[in-house]
Amino acid sequence: MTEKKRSRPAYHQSYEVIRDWILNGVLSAGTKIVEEKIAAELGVSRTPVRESIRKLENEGLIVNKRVVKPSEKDLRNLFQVRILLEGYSARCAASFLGEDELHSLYECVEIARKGTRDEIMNVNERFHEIIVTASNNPVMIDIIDRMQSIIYLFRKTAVFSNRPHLIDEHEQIYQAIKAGDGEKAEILMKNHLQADLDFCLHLM
Amino acid sequence: MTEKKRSRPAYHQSYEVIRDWILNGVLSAGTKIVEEKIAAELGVSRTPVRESIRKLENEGLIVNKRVVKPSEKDLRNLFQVRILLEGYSARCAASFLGEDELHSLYECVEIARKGTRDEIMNVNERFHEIIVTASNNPVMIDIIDRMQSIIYLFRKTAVFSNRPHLIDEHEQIYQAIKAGDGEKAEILMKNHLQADLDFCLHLM
DNA sequence: TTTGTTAATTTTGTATACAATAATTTAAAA
DNA sequence: TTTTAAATTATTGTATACAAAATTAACAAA
Repeated sequence: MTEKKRSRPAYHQSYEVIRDWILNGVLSAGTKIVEEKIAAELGVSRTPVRESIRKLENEGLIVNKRVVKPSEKDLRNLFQVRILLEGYSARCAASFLGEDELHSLYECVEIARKGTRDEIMNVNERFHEIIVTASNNPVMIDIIDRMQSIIYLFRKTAVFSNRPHLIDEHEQIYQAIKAGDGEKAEILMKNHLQADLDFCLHLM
Repeated sequence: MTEKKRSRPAYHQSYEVIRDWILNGVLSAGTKIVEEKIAAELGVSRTPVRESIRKLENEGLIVNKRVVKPSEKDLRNLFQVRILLEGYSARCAASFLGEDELHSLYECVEIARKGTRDEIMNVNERFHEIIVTASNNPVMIDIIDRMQSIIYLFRKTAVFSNRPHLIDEHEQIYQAIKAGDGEKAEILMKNHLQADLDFCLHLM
C-alpha cells in the first residue's frame, strides 16, 4: 500500500532522492536545479528541498544550482586529496586490520574476479571502504565520504571500461596489508589510485 | 547611522555572526543553540538562522544543537588529517612558491618575533595560509578551511601560552621552502603540527 | 544584425503560521 | 520518597505567502 517511511524527516529523504537522481543520471551534468520544480516532483514544499540542495552543494554535487560537471582539474585535485588520505589509511590497515576484516577484504578481491558489473562495482567500493575505516579516524572517514558521490560518478567509467590490472592491484594491496607492510600498502594504494585517475581521464 | 550592509544575504551574515560568537566565546562550549533565540537576537527570522546553523554543523562547530566541545580524540583526528594535507602543501610550496609569497612568509616569521599577541595570532595563521594556498588545490584548501574554525579555537591556547620554539619551527620551515627542499619542508611541517598538538593537549 | 534598456518572468531569499516531535513539568500511584 | 504517565511547554520541521534579486524576453536605437 501507500506506506511511507515516516521515520526520517523530509529534508533527509529528499536529499537521498535527489542525490540518487544525480548519481543515476536522471539529473545529468549541467542540469539546472530549481527548488520549486524538485519540490513539486517530490510532493513536498521548497523548505526541505532547499536544505537538501545545500547539502548537495556541500558535497560538490551541485554547483551554482547546476548538477556538477567536474573538469579534469577538479578530478585531479580530488584525487590528490584522496591519495593522501587513503594512502595513509592503507598504512593504518596494515597495522590494525583484524582477522575478519582482512577476510572481507579478500572476498572483495575474489568476487571482483568473477562477479557481474554491479557486483564488481559494489565490492570495489567496499574494498576501499574497509581500508578507510581502518584509519579509525572519523574526521578522515567523513571527508572521504563526502567525496564519494563524485568518485562514484567517476568510478563507473573505470569499471564499465574494465580497466586492466585493477583487481590485481587490489590483490597486491591486500597482500601488503595482510603481511603487515604498511609502507608498501601505502605506496601501492597511492599508485593504484593514480592509475585509476589516469585511466579514466584518458577515456574522457 | 543605522546603515546595514545589504550586499550579502541574511543567512550568510548570520552565519558569520554566530561563528564569531562561538570563536570569541560569547557562545561557549556546550551551549544549547536554539533557532528562535538566535533569530531574535539577530533580528531576523528562523529561516536564515537555520541555514547558518546547518553550515556550522557542517564545519563541526555545532554538534547536536550545542556548541562543540572537542575531545582530545577529536583534536588528534583533526590534526592527523591536517598533518597529511599541510605536510603535502609544504612540499608543494618548496617547488612552486613565488618570490613575493616567499617574502610574505618571511615577514610572518619576523612579525611573530616582536608583535603583539593579536599580531602573532594573525601572522601565524597567515603563515599556514600561504603554504596551504601553494598546494594550488581548491579541494584541499576547502577542507583545511573547514577545519580552521576548530583549529582557531585551539590555537589560541598555544599562542597565549607562548609555546617555545613555535616561531623557530616556522623559520626552519621557511628556510626549507626557500631552499626548495620539499622533502625537508614536509617533514618539518608535520613535526611542527604534531608538536603544536601535543603541547596544547598537554595543557588541557 | 548588434547593442542596450525596460519590462516581464522566473527563481531565490525571508517571514510567518502551523504541525510534529522532543523535552520538561506536573501530578498520581506505588 | 520514587516512579510512571499524562499534560504542558519548548523546539524543530514543513508549508505557504510575499519580497528581493536574478534571469529572460521584448523591443528600440545604433
